Amino acid sequence: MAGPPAAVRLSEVAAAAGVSIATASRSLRGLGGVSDTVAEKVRGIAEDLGYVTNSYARTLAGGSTTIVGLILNQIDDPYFTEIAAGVVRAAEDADLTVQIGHSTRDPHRELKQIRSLVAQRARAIIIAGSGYTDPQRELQAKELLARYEAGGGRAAVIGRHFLGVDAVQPDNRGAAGQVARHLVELGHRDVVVISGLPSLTTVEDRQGEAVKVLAAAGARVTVVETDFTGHDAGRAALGALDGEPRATAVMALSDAMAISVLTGLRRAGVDVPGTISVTGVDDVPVAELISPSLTTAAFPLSELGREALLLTTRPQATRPRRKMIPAQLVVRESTAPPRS
Amino acid sequence: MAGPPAAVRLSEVAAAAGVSIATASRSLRGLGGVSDTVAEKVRGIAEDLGYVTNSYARTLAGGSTTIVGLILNQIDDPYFTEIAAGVVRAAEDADLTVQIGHSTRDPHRELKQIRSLVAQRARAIIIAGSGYTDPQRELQAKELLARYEAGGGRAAVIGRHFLGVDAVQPDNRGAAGQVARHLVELGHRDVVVISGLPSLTTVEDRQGEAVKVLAAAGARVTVVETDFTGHDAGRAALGALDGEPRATAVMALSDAMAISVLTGLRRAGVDVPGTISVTGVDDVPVAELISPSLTTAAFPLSELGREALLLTTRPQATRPRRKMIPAQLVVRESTAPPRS
DNA sequence: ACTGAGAACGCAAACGCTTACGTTAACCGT
DNA sequence: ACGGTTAACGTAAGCGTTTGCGTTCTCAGT
Repeated sequence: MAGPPAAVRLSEVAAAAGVSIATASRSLRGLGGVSDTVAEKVRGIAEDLGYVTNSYARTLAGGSTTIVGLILNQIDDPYFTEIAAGVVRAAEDADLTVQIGHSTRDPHRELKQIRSLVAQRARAIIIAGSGYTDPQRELQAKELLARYEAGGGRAAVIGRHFLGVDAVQPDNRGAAGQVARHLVELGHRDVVVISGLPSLTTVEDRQGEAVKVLAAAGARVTVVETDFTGHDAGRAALGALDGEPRATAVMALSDAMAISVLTGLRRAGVDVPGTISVTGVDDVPVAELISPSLTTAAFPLSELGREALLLTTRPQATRPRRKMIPAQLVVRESTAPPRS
Repeated sequence: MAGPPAAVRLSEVAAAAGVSIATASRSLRGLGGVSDTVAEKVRGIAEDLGYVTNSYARTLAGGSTTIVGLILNQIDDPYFTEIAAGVVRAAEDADLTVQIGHSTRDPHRELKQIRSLVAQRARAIIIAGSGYTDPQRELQAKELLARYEAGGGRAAVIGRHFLGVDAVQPDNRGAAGQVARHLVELGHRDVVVISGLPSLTTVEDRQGEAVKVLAAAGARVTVVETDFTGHDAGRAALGALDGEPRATAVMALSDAMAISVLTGLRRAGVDVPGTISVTGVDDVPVAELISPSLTTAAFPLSELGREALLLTTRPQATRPRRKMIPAQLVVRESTAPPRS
């Protein structure tokens, strides 16, 4: 650190206003014990001088942090960036700053991120992404978060079940059910379900409901598991279609996979929805831009993020809150009745 | 803060090891002036006690942060999220954490973000997004950054000119030139250029080169300005096409706008590329997913982010570095020779 | 045995802010 | 007009580290 103390300090603001730093502090934090006149004046001067509280000093002195940690499964997936956008915007409204990390769906990495956030005394931690069907696998994370909350921190998850903290839950079963029902109503009775890693709760929920609804309607269902990122969903779908030549629809359990399927089918010269109908789940922004535009179940993604952030600003409840967010079926161009 | 296990402090570690906190600090930080025996012992005890440095105290006392601030023009634009992904990944490799903010292209907001980051003693600040053609408009930011770097911070920008710090520059002129040349080679001689706010340098660069290349080829050029976010580029394009019925191509200066144009044309029942060819610039992920897939000039977006982060990890050079990143023309389905 | 140079370590002053307490002054009722 | 409140401020004690110096100790050199 060569040089000039770049930042304006509270003491300078106080001096300029002709008051003590105590009064200046109180004025800025809006606490009582200061006349409105003085408080107003201090705030004005602070503004003019471009004063920004040194969060390190503030925190050290007993104030709390303004950092909110956000851990994403994957950073370049539109599903998550939409959620992140919601969190960031809500955070800025609440004068908080967001620190982003990503876990690549690796529990170990995720643990490391949480620990780092705890050490940073983050005011809140938000984890977005699917959990694991094996509770054992997130036991450590759960303990860590419990200790963190006991210590005054706030945590919330988006789309998880077992972490013991407040949760915003996209209604995955409902979403899958709606899409499946749509397919059934169109008349499809032989559908390929492109699924993801069965160890993810999101996958389990969506797949379970999809298969249930489809089977209840007497449809033949073929489930194909891929890696849920959509990287080879297209290839997987083509393979399955080869094995199931009578299939009339491909139901992908996420938009990412559905888009991959669409691309694969287009390359293979298969007409959608003429020959095969395709559906997704999530309604990422791209869904309506691609062609044919995608029939899917929409979640208000950025609102999921906003809701999670808001949960963390409220005091901890005695029992973890659970806010279920319903999905809404969006019928677009990628689905049609099966060719008779 | 109902105070559970107050964190272990350095003083406790020091006491347990029978040394002063000064020695303890030096031992842990691996500085000289401590015998290996003692240093080793202190480290062992710290480990046993589960000591974690209080980053606030450390920073306040003059230590440095591991925070990298990233300011985005817009948080939910794929162009920026791709860049952000590159930054985040590179940062994690370097054991840094990223704090994200967004400015909505508002200089005032941007200033506030920078100040906040400076106050947070961020180790580095990265600003992504177009600058303003009016240098006056970013004078304050420039000063702020200069002071920040003088104080030991590191800053880098992506896609800006005037900020006086290291820069990663997508070759906007080159990109626009390549696309324009492609159009010319296809035979287009009457094209509508969908441009953005002229106050943005990115717009100025792209538009300047596009118009230059087009005009040099003897083409009629109609420039339409929109807001560069793509919100009404579609409508704008339709309007321009009404006024220029002989136009055979629409060259949008960003993919976001191109996609909007594509949507607009599709709704209006115009055949692309049969009747009108459409091009973009950037090559966001969606570009190849939409239909018709978009002819555009590709920038390796996440690499832009990675490069910027890497620049900030190197010591400051005597003169700001400037890394120009070339674009590469990607011809897809949205362009074809004009209908004769 | 004495001096001087280092090595090894301790002291204490910041860092910029929050906040418990103490002080001052204006104002109340009687 | 006087004790007693109370609002409005100022004082100063931390918060947990880092670090510039000062101090002590060791040991080689003479």
